[in-house]
Amino acid sequence: MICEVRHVRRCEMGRRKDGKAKTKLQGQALTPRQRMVGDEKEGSSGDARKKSTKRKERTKHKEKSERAEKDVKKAKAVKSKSVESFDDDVRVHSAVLDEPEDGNFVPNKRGKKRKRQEEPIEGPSTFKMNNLKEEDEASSGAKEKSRKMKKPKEEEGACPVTTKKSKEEKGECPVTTKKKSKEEKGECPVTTKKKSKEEKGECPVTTKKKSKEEIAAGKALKIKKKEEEEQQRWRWWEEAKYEDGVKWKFLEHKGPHFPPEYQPLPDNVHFYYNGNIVKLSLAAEEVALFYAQMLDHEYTTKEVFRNNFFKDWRKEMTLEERMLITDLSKCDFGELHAMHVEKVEARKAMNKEDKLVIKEANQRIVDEYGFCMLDNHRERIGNFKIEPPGLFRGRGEHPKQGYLKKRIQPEDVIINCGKGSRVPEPPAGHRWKEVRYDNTVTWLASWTENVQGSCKYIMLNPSSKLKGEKDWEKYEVARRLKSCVDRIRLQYQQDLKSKQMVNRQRAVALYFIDVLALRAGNEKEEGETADTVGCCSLRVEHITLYDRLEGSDCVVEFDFLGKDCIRYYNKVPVTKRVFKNLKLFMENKEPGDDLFDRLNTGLLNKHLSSLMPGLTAKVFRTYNASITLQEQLRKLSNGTANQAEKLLSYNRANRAVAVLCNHQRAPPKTFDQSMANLQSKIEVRREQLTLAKSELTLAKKEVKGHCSDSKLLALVERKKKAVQRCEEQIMKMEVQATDREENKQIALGTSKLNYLDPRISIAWCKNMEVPLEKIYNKSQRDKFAWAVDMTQTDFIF
DNA sequence: CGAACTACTTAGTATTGCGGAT
DNA sequence: ATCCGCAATACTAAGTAGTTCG
Repeated sequence: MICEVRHVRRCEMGRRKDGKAKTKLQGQALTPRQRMVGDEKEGSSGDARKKSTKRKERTKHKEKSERAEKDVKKAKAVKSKSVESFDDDVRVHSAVLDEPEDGNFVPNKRGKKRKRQEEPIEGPSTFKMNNLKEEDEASSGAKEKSRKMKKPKEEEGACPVTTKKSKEEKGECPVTTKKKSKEEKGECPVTTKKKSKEEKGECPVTTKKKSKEEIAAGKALKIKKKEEEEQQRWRWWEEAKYEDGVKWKFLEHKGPHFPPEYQPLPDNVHFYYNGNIVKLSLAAEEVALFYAQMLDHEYTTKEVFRNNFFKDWRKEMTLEERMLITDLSKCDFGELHAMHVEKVEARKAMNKEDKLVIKEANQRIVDEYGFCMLDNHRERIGNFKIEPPGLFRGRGEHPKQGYLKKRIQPEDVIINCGKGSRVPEPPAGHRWKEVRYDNTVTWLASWTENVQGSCKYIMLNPSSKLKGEKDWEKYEVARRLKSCVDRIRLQYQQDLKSKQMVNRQRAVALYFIDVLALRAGNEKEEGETADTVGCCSLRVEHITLYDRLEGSDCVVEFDFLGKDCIRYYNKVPVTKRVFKNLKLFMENKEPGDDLFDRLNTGLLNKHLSSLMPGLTAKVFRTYNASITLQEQLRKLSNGTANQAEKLLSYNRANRAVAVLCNHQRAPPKTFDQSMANLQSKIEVRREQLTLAKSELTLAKKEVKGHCSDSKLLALVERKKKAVQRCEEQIMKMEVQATDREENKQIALGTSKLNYLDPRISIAWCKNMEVPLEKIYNKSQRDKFAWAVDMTQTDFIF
């Protein structure tokens, strides 16, 4: 069935020109989270147009040899048009739009960086079900609802209320009070393996055999460790900030950790070509193994992936090998794959001691490379490991998937550290590409990755000062937006009537960003990445206008792939003015043309920062997410509920945000199973409850007969307790089931980690008397230590 | 000015490993 | 003791946005 659907869709896509057929079909048959699954023939990108000379690295893989002539023609056409329209644009800036609604204005069609994807023709139908999600009304309905919830524009107009308290809250001008001098001088002796699982101090009930003392001792130890850790914590938020641009004064680290060298295959594992054993050179063998290891993965069924891999693999081969191996389908990686599977199994089946040995070895690596000294404090590094080589796993229909991601050598790595610090030693026999001493950046090491030509950095852990400070600042900017968002909204409502096209487009885009929490939508280089869009890069084909739909007027249907190729699908009623403008923007355009042809993120952000210092498009997402959480918590939570219910309402508030921000996940593979398990558990409990109840009545009866036999009375009490316990447990499980079901394809983590001001959650926990551990795990508490420390019950975002 | 370059945040998925159930 | 389910963590791709360069 799915295949059928897919087939149909392909056909439709084949004539995507009209835009409509495609969109409609997607809306019906595909799921909200549909990744563009596709068809890789011809690398899916047919357009020769390259707007500019790209970086050298970037051109490397650009052998788009076979290109349909018509595409070239089309590209040329577009190009010339774009030149034309540029002039036009200049004029129009000052041009007057007298009757724009009547369509006097002819929108130009500037070809931006992106280019139309070549239409899929056919391909292996390896449609992975579990990447799909059923499109259900419920979910889009929920989205709309959540949208409405935060719509009330002037409702929270009373924002100034916040200012009162927030003053000292934010401690904008942190006094330099060095309270904690403790570790200050102690130089942080490299002790404290903070690996401790003190996490849940509540349940010391590990092994029953342990004596009471042992348990107590363990508990005490944990508490002590916790305290120690707390004392060690750098309370940077109480210190003065550095002058502009300076990120640190002293930085010392051991450099990145490199992955182990490649281990050649054992002699009994063979690669076959065309049925014959072929002993590959080391380099070619390593790359072959990368592929063999992925054989179970859907990637290896994709044409683009296979072609890209093969192309890059052949580059690693010796001349001889290259002559011989010319067809991927004649390659047999079976034994390599089997060896890999075996290894994985063996690792799983390892006994405890061996596992411990490995664990300890890993720990030693962490101890050595995982920390740095930054301004007298020992900070955790986030990713201290150089990314190992492998095959590039781009998301969605990425044109570069399958290319070889090369092994990084010390000679590729730039080290950044403090002047006067001990410069990290390169691995024996090697040297660094460069050592620099730049304290205006936060990275410790960087290298250029070969597939996309972009930079990779080694940076600190989220719990570090450098990250925390930035995070705090982010939420403060969002809170500032709160106090002027009404003005800004008023302004863009006005701009919807502007005589200048660019202003109208900006206003509509801003409306989307504000109301729907869309991302900004930077331009992307065509053919270099999957075809995804954000607000400013929306194309005509991504929206459909309905004068009337499902009981609402002026409905816009969005259907596009956003970041990470996550589908955004939503039907939203908009104001008449926005609707009219959209119609105007779409006039005389092809489906593949930009909706906001006069706008880009730079322009938009420039405008925004003129309205409020520090304001950019993404601040709206932060602001709307946090304010939604706050509102929802207020609405949903009930101080008299029990803990499970309170947590459910928290999760629901969190969920409203995740829906708003379109944070999705693949439903866990075991979802249905585990749901069923939970249900059957509930059933069992129910039976127990019935039983307990009848026992209780029986006991009561007996009491009545024998007046007050103390034994019987005790029995009744016991039975009562049992009934109660059962009820509680059932309730708890039911709440859990609800929560899990609602969470099936929603990811809460992203918003919790990146969009929700932690102080809202912390204040809520305090007010609701819910332990913070129920909301934030250990690393989240570390990340938000600044907020945990400073937040009082009266915090208002 | 726009493209390129750089730095840093945000994102979903894969892997790990813990604790409870058996 | 082992298995299993899930939460936590690791990983790295893919965004945003500021700065520099031609």
